[in-house]
Order: sequence, then structure tokens, then C-alpha cells
Amino acid sequence: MSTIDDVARRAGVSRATASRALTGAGSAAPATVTRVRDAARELGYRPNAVARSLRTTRTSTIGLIVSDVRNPFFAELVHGIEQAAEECGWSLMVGNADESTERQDGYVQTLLAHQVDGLIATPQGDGSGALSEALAAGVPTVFVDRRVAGLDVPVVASDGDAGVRAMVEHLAGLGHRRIGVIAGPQEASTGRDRLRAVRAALRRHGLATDDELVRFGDFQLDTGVRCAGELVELADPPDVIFAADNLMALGAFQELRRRGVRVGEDMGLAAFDDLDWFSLVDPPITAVAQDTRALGNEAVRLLREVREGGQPADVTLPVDLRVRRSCGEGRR
Amino acid sequence: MSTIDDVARRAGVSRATASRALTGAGSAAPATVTRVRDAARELGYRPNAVARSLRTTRTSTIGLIVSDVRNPFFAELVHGIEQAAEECGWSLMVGNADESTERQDGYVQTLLAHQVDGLIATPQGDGSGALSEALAAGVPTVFVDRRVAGLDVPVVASDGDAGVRAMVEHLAGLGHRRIGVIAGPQEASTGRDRLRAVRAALRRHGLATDDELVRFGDFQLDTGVRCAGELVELADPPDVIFAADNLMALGAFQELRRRGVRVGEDMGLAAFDDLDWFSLVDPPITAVAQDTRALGNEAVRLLREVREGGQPADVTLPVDLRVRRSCGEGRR
DNA sequence: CTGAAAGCGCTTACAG
DNA sequence: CTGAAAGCGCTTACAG
Repeated sequence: MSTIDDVARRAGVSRATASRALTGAGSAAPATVTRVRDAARELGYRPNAVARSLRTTRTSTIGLIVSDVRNPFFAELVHGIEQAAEECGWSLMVGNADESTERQDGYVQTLLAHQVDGLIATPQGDGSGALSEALAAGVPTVFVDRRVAGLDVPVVASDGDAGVRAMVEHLAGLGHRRIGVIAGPQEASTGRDRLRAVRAALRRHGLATDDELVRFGDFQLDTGVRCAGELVELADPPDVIFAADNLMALGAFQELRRRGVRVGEDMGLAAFDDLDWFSLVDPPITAVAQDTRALGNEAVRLLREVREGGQPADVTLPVDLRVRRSCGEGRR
Repeated sequence: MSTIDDVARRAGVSRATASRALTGAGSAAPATVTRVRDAARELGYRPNAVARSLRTTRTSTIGLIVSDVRNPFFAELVHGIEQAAEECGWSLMVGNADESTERQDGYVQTLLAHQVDGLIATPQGDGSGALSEALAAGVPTVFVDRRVAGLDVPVVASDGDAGVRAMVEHLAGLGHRRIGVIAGPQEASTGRDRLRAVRAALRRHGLATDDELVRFGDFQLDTGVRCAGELVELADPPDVIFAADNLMALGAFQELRRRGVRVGEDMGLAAFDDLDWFSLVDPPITAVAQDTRALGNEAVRLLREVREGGQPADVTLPVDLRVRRSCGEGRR
């Protein structure tokens, strides 16, 4: 590996001049610039980003902490953020919290040690851990999808309330009275918010709000299976199940199938978060769709603003109710 | 942000001693160690990984280049690699090649500039670009899922040939004679290998091998749509379509649905790569399943071996044919 | 067991 | 426009 000293020597200039010629910072004679560039090319010189970072205190790297890449919603989010970050010249260091606060905290520590220029997270927990340390340390941070009470961080999220409202209205309109809920973890703001929105909407429509109709999962597949089973076994089971994310909806679907419950006829099923294949299952699943790509773009945009000293306002993106046939409406 | 000098001062020792006490490298009196540790804790000292890396020439970071995170197969792979890497103390910098050689090359450059300790890639292209530069530069590298002709790099991959063989045998056993293929991109070894295996198996079973039955996609959803359309419109259409990955199978499924072709009755559909929800669509989709998590674990294991100077052999993992009902077999 | 010194590869005021 | 020098925050031989 050749260093900038090698390049300088070959071009017959000082290290300082070589640096200026290569980076374009500061002035350098046109002839010098070409000489240095040629030397660099001939040597296959590749600037050492680690050394540069130590000097400039910028790493051109941002940290991304995500709840679970295997969840297609987050995979799409990672993709969107990665694309947007690349356009800003940022590389991504990613950590998978797996919906665990401990793992999240571990990653935050690692990312801070690596001196990331900023942090984007779908945060876990109550903000007591490493995340608040990062903020205290002044690391530019943006949250996506979720928020944490007490942490004053710009948040990019979908308008979950509107989505839930539209969904409940839709279900009520179909004549459903008992709406079962597979709620997300109450440690996550999305888990809390979606449940609160469901309850509010149910009351508004004068629908059943029995506590036994609400089951708590963790946004992963297995708890969808369990909660669906519990709801089906109720003495007075729900007309329809609304799962607070796609993976729990998938689990619920599997469990209903396994028990011989005909989805859309014996019992409805609806989901928060849409997926490509929701329209392919039988019956196609009614869902609230988020604009995941836009979430990613906005997150990166806000992070850039924060880095430039701004205090951007939260961004709320619209959602889209995709009505299909899993809740019992007229099939043909 | 406090530095090791701050810690040293507070503990009343030299910078060198503070470093030894903190890292455990070299000797230090027990009493000194506790004094230094206390000082570090009190100051909230967090070692600067960038500075450490510059000195040690190790970054504890590995680069991962993946074809497309939105493809669930790769999302699962990222997850597996990330878990295994974390156990080795490695952080992950990820890049999404989006099935493009140019993007891959850009990421390789960035990752090398960041001095990653190693590289794991699902490689694109013919190995002419940045990937071979990385190898020439001596960066420990492992390929997963795919290989590149001419690049002597350990590869972890599934036994695709066996999977294809089992699939064709299954289809032939059901009485299908004309098997349509949505092949992957021929620039990818998986694209080539799966197609070659299909052709060999067809010949072995004395089945039709018309060129018009083979369409070429790029492993993404849209080309599955297009290829399925082309196959359906053939004067003599296939009995069944075998898509070389899950996203193209999904696209094909959508297109067959859209055209009113009843999957499993009018025409069969099979896929390479299984997905959770393949068992939920109607009819459930027959697929070759890979052990994605094991692929990730093995990749990290091999990378560690390479770093320690070893020349590990390629690893081939078994696959699993999951027979469901999308190819026309007895439904009930 | 401990400290002074060198150095990893860069960038950037500061003189000239 | 250019070069000598300092310094980013660490680790690590080398003496003592």
C-alpha cells in the first residue's frame, strides 16, 4: 500500500502539496495537480480514510441501528437510507438490535467508538441507555419509525394514527363489532401509538373494547402465531384480527390456517405494513401501507440538517389503506 | 470527549501505562489497573477506534457487499453474517450493489479506503473490477452464494445443482413435459449454474429443451413479470414455470394471476429460494430452500480462517426441496 | 512495573 | 503556489 508520502516523492513535491493537489483543498498549480494525480494513479494510491478521519474528525460514516433486517419493512428502510446516504458520500455501519435494548446499546457504543458522523435509529426502549449518552456526547441523531419519550430527537415517521383510523373505519363499515388486536410491544412507540389509536377509534365507533380482545406481541412472527391462537380460543372470539405489523400478521395467518379457520369468512385479518405478496395470498390481506423509501430519504435529509446545526421539525408521512378481501368484504 | 491523556492525568500515570491498563496488553500493577479504570469510568472515556486503528492497522470492521437487501434471501444473509461477525467483535459496513457491477466497485473502493479487516461479498460481474484489486491488495475476502470465475476466493454456497436436480425430478414425476425457465442473469454464477443444472436435468429426463422455454431475468421482481408473460404467450406454452429466485417467482405469480392463469391448474410454478409466506399463497409454492443462516455463519468462519493465513476450502451446504401444491400435484 | 518517545497516514494553519 | 511543522488519539517497542 502506498501512502501520500510515496505519491509526493514520485511527483517531486512535499507531502502537503500532494495532499492539497489530491483533495482540492487549498491552492496548487495546475501543472502540479496533474503531476501529483499521475503519480497517484501510477502507484494505485488509495487514501487511508482512517488517517484522514483522525485528522479531520469526520469519518464519512453514519451508523444505522435497525430493529430487525429480516422484517421486510426494515429491509426496505435500510435500502432507502443506504441509497440516500450514498448520495451524500456516507457509508453505512449497520447494527441489528433484534428488538432488544441491550443489543441496541452495544451497537451504539461500537458506533460511537468508530466516530460515526451521525446516527439513524429505529430506537428501542425508554431512552435510558446508550442512546441518551450518544445525544449527550453531541452525536447528530435522527429517529425513524419510532420515537422515545424524553429524547429530543427529530423523528421521521408515518402517520400511524391516520392509518389505524382508516382501518377501523373500514372494519366497522363492514359490520365487524368485535375487533381483536395483536398489539406491538409497548416499549416501542409504534406499539403504544397504534394500540392507543385503535382504542380511540373503537370508542368513536361504539365498538367492543374488551381487554381480552387485545393481545401483546413483539413485532416478530412467533408472537403473531401465539396471539392469534389466544384470540381464536376466546369464548367470544373477535370478528376480525388487526395485527400491528406484517410479521405478526403473517404468524396470525399461519395459525388461522393451521386451525382451519377460513380467513375472510370465519374471521377477518388485517395488518399494519403492507408487503408485495399480501395481494397474492388467499384471501389477499387488507393492510395499511407506509412509504418506506420516503422514510429513508427523509431520515438522511434530516440528519444532514442536524449536522449543519439545524433543528429540523419532525416529519410525518401519509399512509395508504389498501383494501383487499381478508376482512370479509364482497369476494367474487 | 475525553482522551486517554485525560484518563492518564486523572489516574496520575503516563499515557502508556493508561493504555496498557485499559487494553490489558503488556503488564500493569493491579492497583494501577483499578486506578486507571476508575478514572476512565469517571470521565466516561470511550476509546477512539479511529486512532487505535491507525496505530494497529486493524479496524475491527468488515465490509459486506450484497446484491439487494430487499430480497429476503439477502436480508436473511445480512442478518446471519451480522450475528456471526458480532461474536468475533467485528462491526459491519454494508453496501448494496443492487445487482450492479458499478455500484459494487464503488463500494469496494469505499470499504478499502476505510481499511476494513476483510470483505464478504455476493459478487457481481466477471471479477475484472475493484474486487480483483482488493484481492491484489491482500484484503482477506470470502464470497457467499456466488463465485467469480478466475478469482481464487473461498466460496460458501448452497448445493444448487442438487436442488435443481431434485426439483426437475419432482416436476417430471408429476408428468410435466414442457418446463419453462425464468433464468437469472448469466453474469452471476448462480444464474449460470442453475440454468445449466436445469438443462442437464431436462436432458436426463428426456424433456423438452426448446430455447424459447428459457427466459432471462435479473433476479428482481419486474423481470419475473415480463418473463412469465412471454412464456404464457408462447404458441406452445410450458406446463410449469421454474423461476431461479424468489423475487422472479413472485413476479411470475403476480403476472399469472393478472392474466387469469390458474397457478397449479392451468400452469405450475416453482421457485429457487423458499420464503415464509410461500406456504400461505394459493396454491402454496413449491421451492428449493437454502439454509441461509448457515451460509452467513460459514462465511464469517472462513473469513476468520483467511485472516489467520489459512486457505480454507469452499463450503457447500445442502438444500431442501419443499414440495407444495403449485405444480399441480393432488390438492385436497 | 512504568515512562519517554516514536510513529501510524493524513490535513492544515503558518511562513515564505 | 509551496514546504516544514504540528498534531489528530492511540499503541508499542525500548530503556530503566
